[in-house]
Amino acid sequence: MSSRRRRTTTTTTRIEVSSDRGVFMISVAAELADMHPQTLRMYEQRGLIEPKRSAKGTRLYSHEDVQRLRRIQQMTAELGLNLAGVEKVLELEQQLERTRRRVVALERRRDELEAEIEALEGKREAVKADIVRYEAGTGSQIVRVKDVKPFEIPIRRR
Amino acid sequence: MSSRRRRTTTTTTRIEVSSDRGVFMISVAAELADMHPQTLRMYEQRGLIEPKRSAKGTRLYSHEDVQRLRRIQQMTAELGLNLAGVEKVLELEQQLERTRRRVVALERRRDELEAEIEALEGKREAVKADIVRYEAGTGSQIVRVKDVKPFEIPIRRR
DNA sequence: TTGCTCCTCACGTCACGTGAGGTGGC
DNA sequence: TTGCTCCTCACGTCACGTGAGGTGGC
Repeated sequence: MSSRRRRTTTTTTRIEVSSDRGVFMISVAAELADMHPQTLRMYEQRGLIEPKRSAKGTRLYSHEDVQRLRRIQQMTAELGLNLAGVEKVLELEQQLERTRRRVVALERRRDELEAEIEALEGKREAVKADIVRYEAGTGSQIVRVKDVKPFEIPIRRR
Repeated sequence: MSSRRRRTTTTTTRIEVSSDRGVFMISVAAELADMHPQTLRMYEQRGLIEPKRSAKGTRLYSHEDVQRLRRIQQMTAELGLNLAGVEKVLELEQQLERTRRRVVALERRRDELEAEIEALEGKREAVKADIVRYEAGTGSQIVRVKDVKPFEIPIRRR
């Protein structure tokens, strides 16, 4: 591996582009997704993909579109689904994704609540400790209100 | 609508059968699922369904099997999926079902925890009330441990 | 014997992908 | 002019469903 640069060396560059901005004409998008351009037109007719259009009517595919096309290509070519199956699967995957997000949110909420409970119990312990210490220090008795009959002098039971 | 019974009147009866017990021979299962018997054999070969077998090798389909067949029939006939799609969809639906169950369980847990917190906060209020009442009842003073210097008040650690 | 089961093989149909053919604007 | 775009139409292929054909046991 020589590090010498030759004039024929290809270089890669990056350009920041919003993922839903139409940037690839059909021949490029087709190549990126490893599909026939005509297939892309067919998919559009079937409602599987909706590229933007230029002012002149030329289809313009975004990065998102290409990713979706690749996903479809994977399902049809590798798994052998037909287009009805692709539609259904894409729909189910979206539902599953939403449901999973809900699980994550609920798990987070559970953790929060458990932490809150721990904190609250900590405070209760602290209050108890206060009372016990006070009792020890003075020899007097501490009782809970609910254990005391009206007008009676407080006496500790437990 | 006459309520008179005639000899040709058909009646319905019910028999309790475990849902995974093989009870229908192929012709019956096919009729129940609105499919050709040969189609059921094909599905079995494709791994979409696995009926039990009698000692003599005759396929025996359970109620569960028939339900699954109907589900498949719906996907292929109504939605137009091919069998690869059916497999994938059944798999995804199972995942989705599991994830939804998890959501339900987590929601229940969240409700429990929220109730627990409410109860704990109630108790704290009660304890506070105890102290105030006691103080009010005896005229003595209540202090918090953190406000007391070390060695001033000993005893009890927890 | 009839009507079911089992199996394999073959054919018709339909969806899908792709190619051809003709148009038009950079 | 070349090479792209747009479109519609048509054909080849393949998966799927179903029918036929032959077997065997209640």
